[in-house]
Amino acid sequence: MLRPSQDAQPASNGQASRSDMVVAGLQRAIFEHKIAPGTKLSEDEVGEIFGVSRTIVRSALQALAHSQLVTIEKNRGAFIASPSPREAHEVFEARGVIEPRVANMAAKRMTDEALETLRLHTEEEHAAMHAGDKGKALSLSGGFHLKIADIAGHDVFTGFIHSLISRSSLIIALYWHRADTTCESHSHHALMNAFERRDAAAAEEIMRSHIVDLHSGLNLSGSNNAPLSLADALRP
Amino acid sequence: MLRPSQDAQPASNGQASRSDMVVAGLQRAIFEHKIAPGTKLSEDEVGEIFGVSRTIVRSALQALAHSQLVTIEKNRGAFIASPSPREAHEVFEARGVIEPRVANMAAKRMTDEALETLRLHTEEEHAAMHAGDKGKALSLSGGFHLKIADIAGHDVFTGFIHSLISRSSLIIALYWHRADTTCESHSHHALMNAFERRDAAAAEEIMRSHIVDLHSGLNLSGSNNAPLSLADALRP
DNA sequence: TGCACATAAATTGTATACAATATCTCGTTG
DNA sequence: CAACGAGATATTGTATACAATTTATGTGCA
Repeated sequence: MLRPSQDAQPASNGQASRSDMVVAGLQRAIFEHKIAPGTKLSEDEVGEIFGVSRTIVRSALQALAHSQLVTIEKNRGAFIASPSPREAHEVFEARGVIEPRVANMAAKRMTDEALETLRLHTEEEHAAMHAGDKGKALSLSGGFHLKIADIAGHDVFTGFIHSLISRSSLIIALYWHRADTTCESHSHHALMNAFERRDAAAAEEIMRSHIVDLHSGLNLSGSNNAPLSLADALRP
Repeated sequence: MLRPSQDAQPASNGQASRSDMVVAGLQRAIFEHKIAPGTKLSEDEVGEIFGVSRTIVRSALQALAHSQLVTIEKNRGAFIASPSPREAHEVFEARGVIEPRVANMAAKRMTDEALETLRLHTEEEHAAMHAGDKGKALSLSGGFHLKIADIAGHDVFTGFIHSLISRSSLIIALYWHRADTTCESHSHHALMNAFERRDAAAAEEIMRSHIVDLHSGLNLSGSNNAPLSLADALRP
């Protein structure tokens, strides 16, 4: 757990700094549910794992805090964030507003090349699910949404979606309460269909219902705000 | 220019760190157009102004970079960001999608207390404009939108709006090309009217047209991407 | 003069040392 | 035996020193 990822995505500038590597590594662990919400991220520990000094780790943790993936408590340290049910609700509500519109844009700008990329992605997703690698499947599922945003080419919305999907990963780890993930695959295929036909309106509507569906797969009933710090409290 | 602000807004935790002070100070300067896009922010210089070490400044600059207010170029330093015309367009497009919906929410949750806060805010705005303090007026105008987001109580959207309005400040500094700012005041008054009546649909529609109006007040024609680095180039 | 290159100065990137704070340990006390 | 508190330990906050890189300066040559 917590191995540095080889394919750390470089910064937008193309010049990946050392802290970006740490950010990417931690993100990957979070996306694949290798690391649970509430987990403490000791600066020394993380630094040793990635072979960097605390300066770098600190920078990485601050970056992750800004994208709401970790929480930093003054003089206490950094923890993997554990979104409240309310926050979870808001994140999916926001996704429901933004992503359908972006799907619409993507359909309008869709190229054969982009379509092929998406198709390969869905196959990889399918393979991971069949192989039983649930973490990877989940991570790839989020990646599908990200790729769509990239195709839409709207950097501002894409940035928001990146943030929302990252947070979704934590939310799903905490609140997902549905056995089958086949609907996921089904929705993505339906989206592909709309994209192939360049049917923007259909893509928008499918995305909307897809996200409503995901939202409904969460169990946000209990005041699960406490359980996290509780789980954290009874660990040692 | 670049004085530390007394009322540095604390972090969401309530525990404001030293770097938050620097962030707040720089933000204020940016919001009030005291500091131009493209300006270099030397770590030593900023550190001396705020009386903190480079460690703190560095943290602040990274935070500002994450919210797109400054750009960090590796081994070259930090600069006040200068959004491209395309980015400017996208920011206002995003505002046009998100803010009307949030205005709707705010209208539904509006309390008499919140309404009074907004009213006082518009008066302050009015006063600043009459006093000729254009920077402060502009800053307050953005603050009005932020207050509405806060009232709506949707933290995720509020976060996005914070980011968008911050960036709008830079965009306006670069591309605003309209003499009268009276429309601003007029739109805000119309919004207040809708809020007083708790008319969510009206608030949403007024906000939408208000943002379209702001968007249309920008001159994004030229490929003004270069002019900034150009202006920067001929400064020293 | 204008250009190319080497050297010097300034600035950022990183690691480390020290200070401040929180957490843990363990003996005392009611 | 539980609750409390003092001291020890560990962890984070900050400043500073050094390394790496960029930028400025100046010298020689065509």
